[in-house]
Amino acid sequence: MQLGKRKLQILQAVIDDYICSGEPVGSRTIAKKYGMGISPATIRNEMSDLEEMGYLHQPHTSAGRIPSDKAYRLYVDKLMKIRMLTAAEAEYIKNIYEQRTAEIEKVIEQVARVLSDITNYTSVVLGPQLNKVLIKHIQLIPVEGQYALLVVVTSAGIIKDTIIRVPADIDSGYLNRVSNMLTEHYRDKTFAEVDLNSIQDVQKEMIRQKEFFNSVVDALTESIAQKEQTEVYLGGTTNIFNFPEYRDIMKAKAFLSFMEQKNLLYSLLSKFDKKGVTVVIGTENEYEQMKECSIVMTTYSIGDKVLGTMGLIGPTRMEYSKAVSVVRYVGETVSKYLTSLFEE
Amino acid sequence: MQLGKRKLQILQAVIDDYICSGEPVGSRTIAKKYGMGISPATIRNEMSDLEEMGYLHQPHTSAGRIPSDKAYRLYVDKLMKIRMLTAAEAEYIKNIYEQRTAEIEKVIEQVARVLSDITNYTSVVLGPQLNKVLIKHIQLIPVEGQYALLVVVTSAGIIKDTIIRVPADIDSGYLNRVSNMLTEHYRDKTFAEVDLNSIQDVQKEMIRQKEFFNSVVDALTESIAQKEQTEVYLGGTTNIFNFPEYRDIMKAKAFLSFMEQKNLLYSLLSKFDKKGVTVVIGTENEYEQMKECSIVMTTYSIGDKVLGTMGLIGPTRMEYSKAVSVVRYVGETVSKYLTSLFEE
DNA sequence: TGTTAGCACTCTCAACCATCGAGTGCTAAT
DNA sequence: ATTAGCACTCGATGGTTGAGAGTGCTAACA
Repeated sequence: MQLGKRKLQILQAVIDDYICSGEPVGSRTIAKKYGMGISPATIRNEMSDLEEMGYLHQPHTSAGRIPSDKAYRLYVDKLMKIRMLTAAEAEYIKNIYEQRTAEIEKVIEQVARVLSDITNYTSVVLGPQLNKVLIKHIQLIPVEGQYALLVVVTSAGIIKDTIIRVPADIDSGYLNRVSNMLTEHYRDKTFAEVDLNSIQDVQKEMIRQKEFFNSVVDALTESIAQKEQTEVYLGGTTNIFNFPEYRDIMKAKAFLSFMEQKNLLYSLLSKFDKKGVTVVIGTENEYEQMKECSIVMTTYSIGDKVLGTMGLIGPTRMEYSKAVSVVRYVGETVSKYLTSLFEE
Repeated sequence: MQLGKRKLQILQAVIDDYICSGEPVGSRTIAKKYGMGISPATIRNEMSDLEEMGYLHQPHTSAGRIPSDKAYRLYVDKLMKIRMLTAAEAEYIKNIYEQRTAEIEKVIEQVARVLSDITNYTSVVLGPQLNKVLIKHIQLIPVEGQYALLVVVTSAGIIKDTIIRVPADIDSGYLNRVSNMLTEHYRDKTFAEVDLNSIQDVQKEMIRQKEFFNSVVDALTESIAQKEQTEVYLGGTTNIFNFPEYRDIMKAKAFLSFMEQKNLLYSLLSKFDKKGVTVVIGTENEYEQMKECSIVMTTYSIGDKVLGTMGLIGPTRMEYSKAVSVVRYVGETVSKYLTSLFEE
């Protein structure tokens, strides 16, 4: 069977209506609201065809139709008209950059908040992934007692700080020399390149305090391992309650529990790192708990280095056109902002 | 009317039963389960008295009784037997300290997780409050381009880092000198003592780069203002779904929305800073949204300086004896651990 | 006088049933 | 090919009913 023009029109009408109402859509409704000069009976025939083709289904015999994931896929790829942002939305998004903070984590936090505020969906943003950035500076700072703070500054302005123990007989001059040496050695390398071999080289020069030096290396490698698991920022998790399909307490619980598991969210989002906006619909998703949700996401970057991922999660009947346009806009402007901050 | 011994026994039985069942308790139940050689009829009479005195109430005429907040108060203050931690619980709590991390935020994060895991309630932990700690070291670290990182190390091992702009003509030697000067000036002072007057003093010595120096001062004072609002760590927010009284979607939503508002949680917890465990029951609470919840909380400290607050939030019929013992134990051991780390 | 058995009464809850309405599929007419 | 008409299905709604849990009251009892 062919997907003729009229079938497409009807399909679009069903999707549009279902997205905003959440109720199964009947032939009469289509005829009345989206009337295109054909009677309900004709629409019924077409809908019956669409059902056979897998684009619609009925929750029970005497109910209207609901779009399938396949229908949403078609909708997102072909039917949907990309919607412009309203002036108010663009204005609201600008807030992110007006604080002019140079701390990338703060920016990301704002992004999560703004995304969920504007769309009323749940937002997820992955913090910058360390393996993509360059080391710019390494510094050991003495702290009260026998501790020192290991600070690594990167091209993305990210700071990883770890506290390490320092032998009593080491003075701050020595710490400075170590810092300079490390900086010289690892400047403009990625964390992935901080391997043990190159560390051996440095180590030769530092036999004097071998034990201490080892602990610095430990802290450095550990800090890499730890940051492999990036921070996950959430926004508007309780927005899910706005959707009638989550009136069911068990569903709401499943959703929120999933959102609490940061590692799942991480692996969910981190797997898509191509530019542009990616939409994952319902069962296309590999996690059982997300089979009734869709994700609209994009990446953000500094220059052309992809740093992380941001996205919106909502029911499959989400307003894709709004979600896509907002996500795209925020992704692009954040990238621009971060690039202007850290790349000159 | 007097609260005789038998009335107390009955009251305790009602509370115990209601805490674990969540269902109104009838006279028969009491007679059977907690049988103290009296008949249901007698118990009914006593319960009627207890109701008159405000300790019990009935949701409707032909239902069992439910303890009032006043009853819980009495229970917590007088009736409750403090329960010992089980070996497994104590073992589980030890996990917090075994990573031997010296980063206080990491410890706090663990505390939130462990508290909610053990008790199945929602845990809230306020991060360390900066106004209680002493400045130990201030350092400006050059970053790629025209930025520097302002790091403040305190007696609690807390690091506040802010990125500030640096004029192009400033070299790292100069940054070091500024750092040393600031450190010398503010060492062992609290953030509250970093007032503008004393900054004027320093400023005199730094006329050379007045503009730059101002931005450092700005960052410092701003970092104080910002950290006034401490981080709030949450654990087990979805545990609330385990309680039948939160089957109602609106209640669950109200609860979770409240938990999303970190500033409310902050003002809720930060107001109690006396040592020992504090229990706030239902309507004793000043926030409308918390009127059906109880909070069990304590403080944690380094030495005798109180740093922050940790607590458990659950329905008023929470297992106070368990909550109190766990919170007390965790609070004490965390304080010990932090003290051993940072105070010598 | 305090305690208890007995009983009538109240109230909730779950099950049941009838009804309503939205929506369909089919058929026959256009 | 389209459409009007109609019988049919199924979920939602609302009212009724009976069971069960629990009470308060009264009268008998130790």
